[in-house]
Amino acid sequence: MIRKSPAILRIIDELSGNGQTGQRILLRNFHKGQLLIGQGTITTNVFFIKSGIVKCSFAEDNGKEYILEFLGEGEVLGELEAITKAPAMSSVQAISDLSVYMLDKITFLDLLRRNEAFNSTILELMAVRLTDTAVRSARQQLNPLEHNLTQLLAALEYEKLPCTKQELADYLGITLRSLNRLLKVQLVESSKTHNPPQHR
Amino acid sequence: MIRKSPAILRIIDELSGNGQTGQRILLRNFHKGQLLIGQGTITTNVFFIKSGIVKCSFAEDNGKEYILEFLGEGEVLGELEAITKAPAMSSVQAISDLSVYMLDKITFLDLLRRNEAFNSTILELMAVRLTDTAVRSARQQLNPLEHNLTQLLAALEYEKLPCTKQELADYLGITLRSLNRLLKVQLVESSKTHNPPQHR
DNA sequence: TTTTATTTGGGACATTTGTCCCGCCGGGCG
DNA sequence: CGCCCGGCGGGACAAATGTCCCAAATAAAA
Repeated sequence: MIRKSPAILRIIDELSGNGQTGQRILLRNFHKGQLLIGQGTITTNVFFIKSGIVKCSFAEDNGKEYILEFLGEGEVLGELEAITKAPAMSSVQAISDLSVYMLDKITFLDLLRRNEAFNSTILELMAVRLTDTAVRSARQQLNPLEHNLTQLLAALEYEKLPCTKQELADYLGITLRSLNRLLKVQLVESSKTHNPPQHR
Repeated sequence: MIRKSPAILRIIDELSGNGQTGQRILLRNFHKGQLLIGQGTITTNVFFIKSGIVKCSFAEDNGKEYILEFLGEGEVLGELEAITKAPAMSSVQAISDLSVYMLDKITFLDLLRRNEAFNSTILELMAVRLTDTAVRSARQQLNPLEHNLTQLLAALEYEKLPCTKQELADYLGITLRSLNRLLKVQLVESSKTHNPPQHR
């Protein structure tokens, strides 16, 4: 549920300590809550997460928002915008303290063109993202029930994921109210199965 | 709504009539209804649509299916599987008679590595797809109403798109029954606005 | 420590969507 | 010609989800 990509982190780690390219890669910190990319704005940088977690979310005019993904170590931010040269499709916000490598679009595109390993790793990362995004989107439409299962899995990671219930709901594409209902059902179900009902 | 990519078609057109690479690019035809890629199977080829339309769909165990996209001229099929080396994430089926360029994964990956223009065009195509997929997914979750608007737009292209109502519904992630309801509302709304109610 | 927000949990009701089912059409075929 | 089958439209009811609202619990600020 939290996407990661150690392969790229290794490459960037190395590049950053490496001659002239390294000088174009800055290390920056953000603290929880800060916005790295604002939906609809023109971006100038590409980021690689060294540590921490961000949420990547899409807001509609009506105030509602949908969380596309949670990204962790090694993940890239702003590549799409660098490649397509379009304004940012979504917002990216730190949900924990964050340490990132930052470079400008030009440098990123240059690396993409000149560094074969970098190119193929990014390509693979995008392929995986595309697959996951599509599958998630499909599942979300098709499974009215399996949500519950997903919930369980989510619950496991929930402890480690520093997000609010509201954010979880946004990720699942439902309202907070619905999430609460589902969670309650989960509880009842599991107590029926495992522990005989306790009085009190 | 029907994704296209003339830029790649140009490149492939050229490549196919071009020395040794050209020999590895076959021209094939499929007719309406034929399956090019089966979800869950290991693929061996990558396709480029020369003409015609396919639907790219994801099926869940429970029999339901979700249509990820409709692809037309110039679009690529099977790239994700070639890049990630995983089994096919979705099925691809011709919904009109089809003419495609076909090459094996190896050749595709080779082109990706050796041909810079090819590489950057595919990269861009994937970036656009990723953006569109994510945005669509988000919109589908966020807009209970705007479906209607989408419907209108869809209706415009509907004539040209050789698909059934059921397929349209699958694309929208709703049941056929719901689609009918929405369409009816559309009709009533528009007749209220434009034409005063006709008696009999 | 008191006060103020934020987060959380849930009742009551309205709306939307799905499920089941039936009837209508139009084309292919014995 | 009558039959069957796939696509289409829609009624009736059930289930899921959203909206509105309020109250307890926590966290943050004063």
